Amino acid sequence: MHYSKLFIPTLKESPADAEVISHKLMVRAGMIRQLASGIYSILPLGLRVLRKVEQIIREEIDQIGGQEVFLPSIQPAELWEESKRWDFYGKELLRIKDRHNREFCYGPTHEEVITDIVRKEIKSYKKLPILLYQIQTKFRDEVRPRFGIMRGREFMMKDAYSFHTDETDTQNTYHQMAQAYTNIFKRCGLEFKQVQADSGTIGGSFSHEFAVLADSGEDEIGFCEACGYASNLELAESKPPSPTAPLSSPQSLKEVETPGKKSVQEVAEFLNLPARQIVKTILFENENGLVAGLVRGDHEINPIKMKNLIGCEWLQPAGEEAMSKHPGLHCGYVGPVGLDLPVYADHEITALHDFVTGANKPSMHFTGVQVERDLKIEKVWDIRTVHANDPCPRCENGKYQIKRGIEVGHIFILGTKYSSAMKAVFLDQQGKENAMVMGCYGIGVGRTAAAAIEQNHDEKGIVWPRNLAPFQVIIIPVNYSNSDLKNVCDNIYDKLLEMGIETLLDDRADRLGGKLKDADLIGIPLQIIIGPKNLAAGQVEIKVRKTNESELRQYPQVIEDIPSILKDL
RNA sequence: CGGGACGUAGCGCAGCCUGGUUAGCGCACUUGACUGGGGGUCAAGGGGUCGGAGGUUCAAAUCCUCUCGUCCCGACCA
Repeated sequence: MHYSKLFIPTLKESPADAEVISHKLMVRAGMIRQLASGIYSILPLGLRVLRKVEQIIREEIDQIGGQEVFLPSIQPAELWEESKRWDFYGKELLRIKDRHNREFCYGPTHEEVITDIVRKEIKSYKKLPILLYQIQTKFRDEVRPRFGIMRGREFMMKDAYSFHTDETDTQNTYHQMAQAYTNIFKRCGLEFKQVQADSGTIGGSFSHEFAVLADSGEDEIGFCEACGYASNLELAESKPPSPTAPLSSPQSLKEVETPGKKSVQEVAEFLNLPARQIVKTILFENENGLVAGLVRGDHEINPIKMKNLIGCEWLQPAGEEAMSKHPGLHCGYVGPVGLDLPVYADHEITALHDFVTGANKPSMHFTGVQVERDLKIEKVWDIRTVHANDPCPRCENGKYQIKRGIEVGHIFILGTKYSSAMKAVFLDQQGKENAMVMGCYGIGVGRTAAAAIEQNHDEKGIVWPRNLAPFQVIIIPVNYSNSDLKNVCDNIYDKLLEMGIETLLDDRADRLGGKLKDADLIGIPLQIIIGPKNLAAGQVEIKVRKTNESELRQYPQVIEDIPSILKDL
């Protein structure tokens, strides 16, 4: 490709509305332009990169038996009503009406559509399992889109869906998929972790996320270097405390005045105790009313763990309104002693003695509280969020590290949630009707490209991992209007193309400096710089973008060397 | 949805507080000349409903009201 013919509108300055580096660089490199909040046009250079990601995905998913389909972006409301998600999905679902006033949505995901296809066409166990996937744009009306195409409203996504006769078979595909994802992200040149994850509103029994480690990530990942355990912090398990012997002479329960002291810190200072001797009581409401959770004063309760433990439809922090309906609750002085609500306690609580809780009276706390003697607990479980350096739950001496991550892929076992709701059933060998067991597996294509930039850039611009680079080589003549230089450039260009190497020839009339700046910015892995001085000695300069190292090579021998040079990048 | 900020040429910004000829600057763009190994120099140009509507005023980019858009923090979320 000749640079002068390519539409690559590069910018010297970063756009004012870009925050993270990948967003800035994608705009500066002329890969994307914003049309509206969270909605981007992909320009030629950006598209070449997205196509690379897509192609890697296709090869790996095809490898495990996936079949690509292309699905409608506009989906009828009826389908979403069947799965009960028309109401449940909320405002993120962009709803539209056609000229007949029929309701549709712009697809944020395609479980309904794919399940509809499969239920209509597949009736027998003989046709299962089946793995279908699509690579298309989807739309989620995010509350707050940000970070360029990393969290857009319209975004390119690969979604795969599998249908099985039973859970075991689903797990097989799930594990194959996990391996395929590992291959994909390795080939993309990313440093990532496969982490245990919450299944969120998609629903289902268990799931893993693939997280690219980067400071700009929106997720927090807890992991143990020693044994490799890794989990989204939302789910990261805490190690149960080792049992402690009961005290020979426990303190007795005592009410003390704590005037105006509401927070753990205030109470701890006032009573001159460490925060870990205070027990926090946090109230939530769900479809059945209020529930209480107990965690140590120096810990934070984890609502997702709470919700999973209780097994309720929804759970949210109790508002003032809900609290005021229940007598005896005073903000800042809530405690579990004598509380007539279901109480769930973090397992660390069981290792405490002589601790402090609210007394359910204004400005009063209990001291000398004992779990066994004073509390009535529904269930003791792991309901706190882990901290860095907490002991690893899976090995002896490991400790948690916490880093931020970008969620580029997510795989779920859905079970029969959608197949039951939408009657996707098959006949088994006994002629008995069963709901299909499903899995679903997503990869954010644009987000993967953005994550690659987050991990691979320097002050000059993008440094593409070789497999994602829009071109492998860029030829930069000092002056393309010089016929000697032009001949050499053209020759190298033609030969590289013959070898199947994607090559960009910067034929622009610009000065060298500008061309080099652009080449650095758009991040082509290998630059071949051709100038009159070196050429007089029969040499051209090759420069590796990543290391910034350059060396002189004999022309035309250099042409033969390029493939092996590229291989090492 | 709560809090904060911004909107002036393609991009980045100044001017606004304290209203007053023709609204500036850098980059980019056009033409010409010189130049030619890391965004070169000189000269001459083109490009603006100052986001929109309404109001105050003799006079509004500037003050007021409303509105639209965009970004940030939070809540939310695959």
